[in-house]
Amino acid sequence: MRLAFFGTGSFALPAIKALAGSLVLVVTQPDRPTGRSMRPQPTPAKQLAQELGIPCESPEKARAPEFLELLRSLNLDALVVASYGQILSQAVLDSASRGGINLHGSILPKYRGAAPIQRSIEQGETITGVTLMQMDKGMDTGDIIHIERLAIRDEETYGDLQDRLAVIAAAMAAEWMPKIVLGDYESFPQDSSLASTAPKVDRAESDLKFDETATTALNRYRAFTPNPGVRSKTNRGNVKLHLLSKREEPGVPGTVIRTSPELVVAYAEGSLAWIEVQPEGKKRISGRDFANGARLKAGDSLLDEGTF
RNA sequence: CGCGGGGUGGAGCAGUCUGGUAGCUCGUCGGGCUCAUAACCCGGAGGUCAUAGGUUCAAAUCCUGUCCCCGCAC
Repeated sequence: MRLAFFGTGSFALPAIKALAGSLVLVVTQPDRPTGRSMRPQPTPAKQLAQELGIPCESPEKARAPEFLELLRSLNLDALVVASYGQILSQAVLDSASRGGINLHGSILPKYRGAAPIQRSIEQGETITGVTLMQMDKGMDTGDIIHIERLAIRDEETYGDLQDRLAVIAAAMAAEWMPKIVLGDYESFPQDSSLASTAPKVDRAESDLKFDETATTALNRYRAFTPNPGVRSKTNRGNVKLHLLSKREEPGVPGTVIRTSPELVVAYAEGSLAWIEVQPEGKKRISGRDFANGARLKAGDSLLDEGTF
């Protein structure tokens, strides 16, 4: 097998490892400046490719003529794509004899798009999965080859779920790519009438409000943790919420229900334990420590100027 | 040189503007109360206030340098 792997984020890593022996090339996004220092950092996929000694390319645009030439010259059986971050044109897909095979982190046709895992959690889904799909020029609209299902755990976060899905995706790739290369597989069109989309996460969505239900807030926390994370605006400053858990004690939204043995804050329906938090400019601390420092007592409000 | 916050007993903070006997909540140790407790009461230990230098009768507090941590933007 001669395969090229198009991937960027950590979702792709187990699959890259699983296919390493057959990979002629790893294609990833260009290094982007990141962090406080703004130094360009290689993507997780690029780092792994370098460790494994696999050639790595990071074209600004995958459809660029020079890059297309390179792909064609490699005489590829297929392109394997997982969390790459660019739409692949038909010309790119056609550069390999079996085209592009995508590993997608949802049960298609639901949650087509950039952030299927996050959106599944945000919507409170309890079942998700990985779809193996023959790519076409649309966004996650290609024919389905195989689906593997997985139950989402009770308070599971995006990071944890992605790790588990990535392992499944890797196993699927290892099992199916040999068959696909031989042409020994079937595929079925998606029922587009059941389709939904999973747009990428916008930072503006990452503020939790006290007038949301505890369940809604918790699901968004789970969907956006660890990246980009969620925060809450309070009268003690902006606080990043690293670890939350649902509690049932009712209370006036935005007020502290108790601070011992853990900090519990009331939402519209139910409440959330703020188990681990991070005030702006500070380190991660327990909700208990936060309450100590902020001198919070049961009944105190966290609302900043009365707004949620 | 992208913007900004911070380093004070084991933990989280206040005190810094307006220099002058180190404070709050939690934890910890001892004692008490209680059927019991993460509850309550009493008492104790524990801090060269990141670091180097300067100003001053006097510096956590003012000035300068250095190290370290973090948030935002990306």
